[in-house]
This record gives sequence, structure tokens and C-alpha cells, in this order.
Amino acid sequence: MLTERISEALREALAALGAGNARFRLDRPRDTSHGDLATNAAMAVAGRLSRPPREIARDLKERLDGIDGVERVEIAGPGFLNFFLDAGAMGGRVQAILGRGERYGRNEDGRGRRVMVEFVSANPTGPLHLGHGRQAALGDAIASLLEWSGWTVHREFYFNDAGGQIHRLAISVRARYLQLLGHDASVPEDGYQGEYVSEIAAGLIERDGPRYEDDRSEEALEAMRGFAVALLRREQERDLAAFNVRFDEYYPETRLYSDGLVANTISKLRETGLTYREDGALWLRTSAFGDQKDRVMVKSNGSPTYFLPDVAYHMNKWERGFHHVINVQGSDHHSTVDRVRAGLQALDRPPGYPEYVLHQMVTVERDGDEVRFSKRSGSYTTLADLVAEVGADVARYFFLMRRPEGHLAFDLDLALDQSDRNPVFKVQYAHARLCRLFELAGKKGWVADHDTLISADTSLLVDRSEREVVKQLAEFPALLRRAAAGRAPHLVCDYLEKTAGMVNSWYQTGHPTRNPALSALVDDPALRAARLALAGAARTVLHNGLSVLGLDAPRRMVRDD
RNA sequence: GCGCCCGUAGCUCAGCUGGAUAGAGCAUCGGCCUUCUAAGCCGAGGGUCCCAGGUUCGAGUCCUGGCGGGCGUGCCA
Repeated sequence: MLTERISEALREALAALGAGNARFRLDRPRDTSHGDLATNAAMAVAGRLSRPPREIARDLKERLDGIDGVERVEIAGPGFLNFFLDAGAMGGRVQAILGRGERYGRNEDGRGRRVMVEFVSANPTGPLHLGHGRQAALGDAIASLLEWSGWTVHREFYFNDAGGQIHRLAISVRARYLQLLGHDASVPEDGYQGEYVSEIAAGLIERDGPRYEDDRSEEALEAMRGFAVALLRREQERDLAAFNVRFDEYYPETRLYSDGLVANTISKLRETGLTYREDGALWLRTSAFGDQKDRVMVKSNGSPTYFLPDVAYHMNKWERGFHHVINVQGSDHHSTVDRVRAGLQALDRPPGYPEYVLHQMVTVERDGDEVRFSKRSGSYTTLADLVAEVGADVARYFFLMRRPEGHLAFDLDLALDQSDRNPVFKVQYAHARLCRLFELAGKKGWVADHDTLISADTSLLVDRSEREVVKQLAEFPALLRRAAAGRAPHLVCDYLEKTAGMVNSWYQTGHPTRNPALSALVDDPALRAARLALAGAARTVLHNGLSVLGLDAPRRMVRDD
């Protein structure tokens, strides 16, 4: 593409001036009088070359003349180089987009490399809540962005099916089970109070009858535990499926024990000489690797803390061949980051392994006030309820449109709004509107197939409204690259909203009631083909962008009033 | 106390590796439907980028010190 050609020419020119490998920007200036593309290259290397930026810009400009598709280059301001593209090059970008089609925006940066994204990882102790929802949307979108960058991506869900929380679940189920059978029993204070626990107990009676009624053995409790975990796991999976999120693998904590990985990790850590006994517990000197303080590995009662299986699990990820791992977690878990990494460094893994994306919590607001509208969970709003209320696409988009590290106030009024206020509909509608143009062209008997569009004379796209759209569309690949590198799906949302706005603007400019001469559906076949090519390119970008985020790109919008 | 994150328009938030006059949506006000879906478009007003220093050709962005808010700081997960 043209941007790459200019970028390459700039690199060569900089090398010739003695500033090879310099970092510079080449992007679209806000102000169109500053050209179609602009670079800060001269300023960026001024310090290194100890020369005035404008002088360097002059030298660069001399070496940049004659790039195919560039009409002229100007020096401006403190030393910017502004590139003005000719009509042919501008139009050529449309062809390039159409040529790539559903692959437009993909790159091969991660080719041949594997990455694991671990996310959601909810304990099977209850229905998924909104924090899990945000994490599901975030993890899936980050995984998708990496796939668009050529990585081979493994989506993994880790669940804690052992330990104290699960034990409390089992006790709670037993209490409800006994209640349903007419016995006097109560759920302990630190147990699980939600209605779903009774549902589990009822399911247990249906399957096994009253056989645990008088059985206080560990085996009976174990059967209840197993039943509850399996049921909740199925339910979580069903809720995630309704949210269009799927995993390649579900990894249970108990496997770390049954496969001997926890025991193995203990002995490996002991071999490092970084462990010691104190107050009856076994500690690891994590402070040697930047942790705030040392951590207990094995409690004085002989059972491991959660820290140990975490380390064992990440050693296992590494041994499975995942040297790039991204864990998406709520920021309330951020204290585990340093200690897990410290434990892994003790075992000679690199300091930055694994990578973490931490997100803040979610609240739902209606009329500016926080609301909770879930009955089953007992205390919190569930993901399933939210999805039932607003739909998967809206929920996903809203979870993604803010930076992960900020608190997310889910605006329920806006989410339920089917008007222009709702960004999801705005983007989807812009896509549907472009599809509609092709439908109408077809009705008039005009050929607008792929071959026609890709061979259209797009140098006819000279109107400002058209050129602005083309420039926006041309930025899509760089945008995806940036979003992938920054683990930042919200950038895609921003981009799509802006693109949809520009598409709508362009569409209105050429609306028959306003300015028929600029309509996409003009009588002049050559002009029509060029504009439909632009419409096709825009539709491709909106479609691909929505697809990266895991959203549908409808060909037609149906409003349910 | 210490660690991490956040602080940008009335509201919700973008802002890339430091780059040209700080942007978007909503809200407010004024225009635009006999013609491709007005679920839209055009225009206007609206800013101490939390504060104070520093780094430099240039700081919302980097550094230091404050202020305000969130989370964490367990032999809980």
C-alpha cells in the first residue's frame, strides 16, 4: 500500500542522512491543508543529527520527490513533511481494500508464534457476573486482535474446583438439600445464599433422591460438590455461548494436583534454596524478585496457598509451549501479579512472564443510579440477565468501549436505546445502509459485483467528502496493529464510531434531496462504479471491524418499536 | 504507611513513539425529510487537560512533589 511505500522511502532517506532506524510517525493530519499524510521524521531525528529540523526536512524532501502517487511534498511548521496524494493513488486505496476483502486489516506480525489468552476463569461457585462479562468481552477481543495480527491464539478458562470456596459451596448445597427434604438446616453465614443453590439441591434430589439424607460422610459431601461444580460449569458455559464467547480449553485446578504438578513445583522451588520455614509454614523468598514481601507456599496446616497452584499452572502453560501468555483479570487481583511472577522467576522464567491485562469493575446504572436486577445470584447482577436484557452485541460493545483500566459504568438507558444515541446501532446501521445501496443498485438493474467495483476508475473520487472517507478507511490496518499491540479493543470501538459517522456524512452529502450529483447511485456508470467501490470498501471496513470485536454486521436493521 | 490504577467540555469518555489550532458521543441551541432507511446530516456555544515545579524546538502525553478518587496490601480466592 501507499503508506508503506512512503514509509519505506522515508526510512531510506533518513538512512542516507545518517539517521537509520529512526522512529517517526506517518499519519493523517487533522487539518486537510496539512496534506493527506504527514510525518514528524525531520523533527524526530533533529536531536540525533544536531541540525535544525526544517533543514533536515529540506534534505528529506529532495530524496522523496517522485514517489508514485504522491502529487507533492511540502515542508510546514517546525519541520513537518506533508504529503499530498494524487487522485489515482487515493482511489487506488479503495481497490486495495476491495482486493483484500474480509482479510483487509490483517497483518502477519505474529506469524509462527503462539499465544495463550486466559480469561474469565470464574470459580464454579455461582453464575457469572458483570465483571466476568467485561472480562469475557475483553479477553475474546484481545484474542481476536492477536489473530488478526497473525498469532495462533489459544483461549483458556481456568477454574478453581478445589479449596475453601468450593467447600463452602458444597456445605451450602447440603443445607438446601436437607431443607428441601424437610430437615432443619441452614446455610452458614460465609456460604452461598443465592437462589441457585436451592436449584442445585433440587437437581440433586431429582438425580440421586434422598440418599445423602443421613449421610454426613466426606464421600457424600464430595458427591454434592461434584454435582454442583459440574452443573455450574455447564451453566457458565451456556451463558458464555449466549455471549458468543468460546474457549479452546477449560483447565481445572484439581488437575494440577492429580497430575503431580503442585508437588513437583514445591520440590523445584525447594531446590532453588529460596524457601524457608517459619511459624510452621513454608515460605518462598519472593521479595528477592521485587515482591513486597515473602509469601507462604504451604500453610502451617500442610495445605498449599493459592499462590502455589498459580505458579504450577504457569509452569504448565510454559511447558505446553506457551511462552507468550496474557492473563485478563480484575484489578482486585493485582496483588497476585508480582508474587506469581516472582515464583516463576525463581524457576528461571523471564521477569515479564506472564503478561497481565487488569480491568476495573462494572456497575450498571439507570437514570444515573446503580441498579441490581438479578434474583438468582442473591446479591449481584448476572451476565445472563444483562445479555437477556440488552442483547449480546450491545453488551459486548459496551464492555469494550472503555479502556480496561477504568471503572465501567454500564448505562442501561443508553444500552436499551435503539436510536442514534446508541453507538452499537450507529455502527451497525452505517453498515446496513451501505448494503442497502447495493440492493437498490441491483433493483435498478445496475451491475455492482466485485469485478465491476474493483475495476472501477476510482480516480473519479475527487470530492472532499469522498477523499476523507478513503483516508479514514486506509488507516484501519494501522489501527488494528495499534489496538493489538496495546491490548486495547476500545480503540477499535472509537475507530468504528468515527468511521460510521464519516460514512453517514458522506451518504447524506450525496443524498438525492440534498445533492443528487454526489449520490452513489448517479446515472453516469463510471462515476457510479467509483462511488459504489467506495461504499463497498467502507462496508468491508465496518464489517471487519465489527467482526474483530465479535459483533454481527447486519445487512438490514430491524427496529422493534 | 506502602504498591498499582484513575483525574481531559455540563455528563460519559478518546487522545499512538512527546508533534501543528486538545477531539467524539450525549445534553443545550439553530437549520435539513415530495427522491438511496432522518436509527441520519449540517452548524453554534461549551476547556485552568486536578495543582506546582522540571526536561526541550515542542508536554494532556515524560520526570519529581503534592491534592482527590478506586483497588490492593491474609497462612482468603
